[in-house]
Amino acid sequence: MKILICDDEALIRNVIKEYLLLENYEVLEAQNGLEAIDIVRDNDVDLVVMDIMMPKMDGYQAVREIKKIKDVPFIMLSARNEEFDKLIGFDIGIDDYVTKPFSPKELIARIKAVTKRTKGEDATYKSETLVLDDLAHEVTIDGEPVDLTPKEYDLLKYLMQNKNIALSRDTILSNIWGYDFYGDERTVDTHVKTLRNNLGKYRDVIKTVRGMGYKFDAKEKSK
Amino acid sequence: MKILICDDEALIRNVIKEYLLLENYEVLEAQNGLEAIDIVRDNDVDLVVMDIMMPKMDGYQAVREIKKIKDVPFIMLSARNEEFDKLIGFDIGIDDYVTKPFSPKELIARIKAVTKRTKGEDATYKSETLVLDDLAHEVTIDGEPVDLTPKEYDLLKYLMQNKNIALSRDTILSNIWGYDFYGDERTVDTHVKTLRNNLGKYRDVIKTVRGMGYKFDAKEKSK
DNA sequence: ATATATTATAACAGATTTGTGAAAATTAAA
DNA sequence: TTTAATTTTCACAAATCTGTTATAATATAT
Repeated sequence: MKILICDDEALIRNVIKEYLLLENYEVLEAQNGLEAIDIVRDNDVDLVVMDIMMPKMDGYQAVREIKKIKDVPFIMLSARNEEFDKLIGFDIGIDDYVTKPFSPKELIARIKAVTKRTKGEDATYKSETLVLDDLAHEVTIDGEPVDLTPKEYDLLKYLMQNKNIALSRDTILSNIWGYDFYGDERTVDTHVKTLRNNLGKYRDVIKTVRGMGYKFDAKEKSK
Repeated sequence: MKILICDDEALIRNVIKEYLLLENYEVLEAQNGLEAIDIVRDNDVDLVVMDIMMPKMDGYQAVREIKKIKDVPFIMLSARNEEFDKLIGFDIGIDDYVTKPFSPKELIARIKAVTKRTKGEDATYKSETLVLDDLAHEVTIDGEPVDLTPKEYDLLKYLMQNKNIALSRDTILSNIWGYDFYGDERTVDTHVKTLRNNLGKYRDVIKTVRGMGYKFDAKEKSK
């Protein structure tokens, strides 16, 4: 279980880190929002503990950016003053918050609560799903319709029909564009790009197979 | 859907309130058990979130009193210590409990679960009042008849018979105009246009599926 | 580490699709 | 027959989508 701690104060990071290590969590650290984004992108982070007041990019902005990349739970750290009210009004998925000064024990308790909840156990609420309803000609993520162009839709459908099978650009082109398409192979790349962007947190289901092409990865989690 | 939050800490009340408002619940607040009793007496409260440790009258007592007045579901808040054990033994109708520290998201999830359970599914649906009575051969919106031409009527009927299914212009033409219609496909567009205009506030139930055709969208919500 | 191959992204002109109004054609009614 | 209502076609504008190019980022091999 990997926890990312994002705070500009090394002292705070260290305290939290020590407690987490005692509980057998793996710990990653970031000094600011930008670093946090990179770390989330490159690692399978299970939860982020994030300070609000930080240089370069504040916590709110960082959460927004990270949510675009991955659906990972957040616990926010904030001072007990006006920051707090702002936090409340901040409607994107924050799982919990802790106001400074906080006791390490309390923070750990909350981290445990959140990880337990998101990791299944009593996961009666969230059903995370990417669904392509071909009859309705509609793609939904967690029930919310996703706006895809016709080509994006066709591409996703074709990739999903061939789950876990690596498909060359050539194969993709002849199946979706037709055998008589004589355009650039890079065209596929562009559509993969736009499709990924529209899939939001599911952007990673389309894996690049270097030297080969692309595939829809039905397995959850990886790396 | 009205939720009463009963807790002596304004901070906690505010946090819960903000999250609930985001989910379109109505929120009432009480600072202690006595206030809660009055509020339940005077309002159509659908659920009570109640802290156990409170001045004047504790949560247990308040639940007992309120149960005498009205059978309303409860979710209790309690600290993770000995209070918790007491709660377990407390057998009058408590629907759920959440131990502090709790994450707002978790509490909301439980509130949703309880309200869904007690109210049944349809509570959130608004009454769909677009009706096509095929026997009467009449379409009404909120009981008021809508004036449709024969083709418009046929088109609407066909789309409604195929709710949530994307239909190509070609399919529509051969089903309504007949397989032997050799006219312009765009004829469909024109009839969709006039039909939409006649459907007034329901014009959006007919969705354009770009590159494909049209569909009748039975789902609520759209933004 | 550097060079090379491969993939990702942004930008944009051109192509396609759809919405719409209006005219023409057809059908039904008076 | 004349008139009105309905249906169909058409054309243009607006909206949206597509493929290409150029450039950046990344992975792999030397």
